Order: sequence, then C-alpha cells, then structure tokens
Amino acid sequence: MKVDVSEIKCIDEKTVEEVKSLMLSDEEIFTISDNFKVLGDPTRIRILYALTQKELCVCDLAAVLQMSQSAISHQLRLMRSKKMVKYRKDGKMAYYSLADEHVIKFVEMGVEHAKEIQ
Amino acid sequence: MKVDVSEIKCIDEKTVEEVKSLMLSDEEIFTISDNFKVLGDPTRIRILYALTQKELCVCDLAAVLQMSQSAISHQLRLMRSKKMVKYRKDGKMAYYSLADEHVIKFVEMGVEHAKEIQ
DNA sequence: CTTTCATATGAATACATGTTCATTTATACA
DNA sequence: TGTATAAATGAACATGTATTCATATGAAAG
Repeated sequence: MKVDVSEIKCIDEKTVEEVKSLMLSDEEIFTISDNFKVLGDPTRIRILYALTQKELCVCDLAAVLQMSQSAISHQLRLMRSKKMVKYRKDGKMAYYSLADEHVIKFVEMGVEHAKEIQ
Repeated sequence: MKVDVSEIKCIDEKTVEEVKSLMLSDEEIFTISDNFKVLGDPTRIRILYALTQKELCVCDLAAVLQMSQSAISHQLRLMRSKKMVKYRKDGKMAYYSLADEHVIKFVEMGVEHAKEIQ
C-alpha cells in the first residue's frame, strides 16, 4: 500500500481529521463487511430466502435450488459459522432455519430494495 | 453442476414444490446479492461510512482511509455503477456522497448489527 | 455387523476481485 | 501554450472463494 499523503495538496486537513476521528475501528469495519459478504452471493441468498419460507433439510434445499448436496452443505457450514443459520439434527437429517430476526430483516430489506430499483 | 435429484431419496416432494414456487427469479436474486456484495468489502464500508458523515472528495477519502487515490477511485467507480454513491464535479475536484436513503439505511443496519453481536 | 443413506468435509480447480502501477483525461493557473 | 494537480482508467498480479470430486462420518434398517 503506497500512501504518500504529503504529495497530495488538495486535502482539507480539518475535514479529514474530523471524519477520521469519527471512523469506526478496524474490528467493527470487518465485522460489518463480513456480515454483508455472506449476503453477497446468489446461492446463499437463495438458501436464506428459501429458509424464510420454511425450515428445510439439506437435500430439500439441494432439490429446491437444483444444486449438489455438497455445494449446499459447504454454504450452510459457512453460514453456520457466521451465525446466520441454525440447525437441528433428526436422525440422519439436518434441518436448517434462519438464526434470528436480524437475518430475516436483512433478507427482507434486500428483497424490498431490489424490487424498488426493479 | 452435477445434479441428479433422482438419486436423492429423502426429498419431501410437497415441501420442495411449495418452496420452489415461492422462490424469487434469478434476476431478483442477482440484484439482491449484487447489492450486498458491494457492502461486503471493508474498504467500501469505510468509504460509505465516511460519507455518512460528510460529502468528501477523492483525495480526502484517500487521506481518511490512508489508501492510494487509485484504489479509492476504483471503488468509487464500482459504487457509482451500483448507484450507491453520487458525485458532483467542482473544478478538478469530485465530491462524493451517498446516493440515497437506502444506502444510509443499509450502512446503519450493518453498524447496528455489528455492535449488537460485539 | 453390514449396508444404505443423509450430511459433512478436505483438496483441487476455476473464476472473481482488490490493489498497484503506469498512464490518460480534464481542469486551473502561470 | 505549458505545467501542475485531481481524478479516472486499463492491465497485471495476488488473493479469495464457490463448486466439484472423492471420501469420511454417523445414523437407521436389514
């Protein structure tokens, strides 16, 4: 990262210091972008949207999305680690659902916004 | 994509058909995930968050984030194309700001959620 | 115990993407 | 007109990541 601020002449020092002081910590920034990153993939959005309708097992999700069990399972693992989905085991099956209201809200907002901008 | 649904025995046909019929179109899915994808990068979140404070020119943003003018400019271009930021030209300078209330809302929600989960 | 089936997972691959570097465009001003 | 500065852009490179393939785990049924 080559940053030689001294070579830039147009900087409004006061503004920069003011905004800098209001910035979030790196940790907060990473948490925020990491959460959005999970929502930034079509397969994961399809999984999450399907789960807003109903609790589903891995093979049902695979059938709904017409994708391999493995691909779905990998994505579910990622979303489990990011606390976006939870699951319960019933024999051989694993039933997945959305982790909490936040996730529902994010998906709803995404759908709503997409419909508005066409 | 190898999908041989006929080999999977555990599928609940009724559930699958029901959820399938409720699914969004590919276009809607891509629009949604594409929007979230923009928010899924720490640099872009930092830019957007800075812009929630104040309209800023490219070099001020570079100074605030301690990054190169080029890196910032590339990201701004992407966010312009996704209609997340807008800008006005004033001489040599280009002043950027958030495109609309939706963007502010998304950023706010991201921050809020991140603070809640620590 | 063995087989079958649902799910999980590790490694490999193919593709996407963020930053840098070099350069161009456009405006201000001397 | 020529120089300096802010911003934009294209290409290249390095890194990240989604899916596939092969295989492992674990539960149910025979």
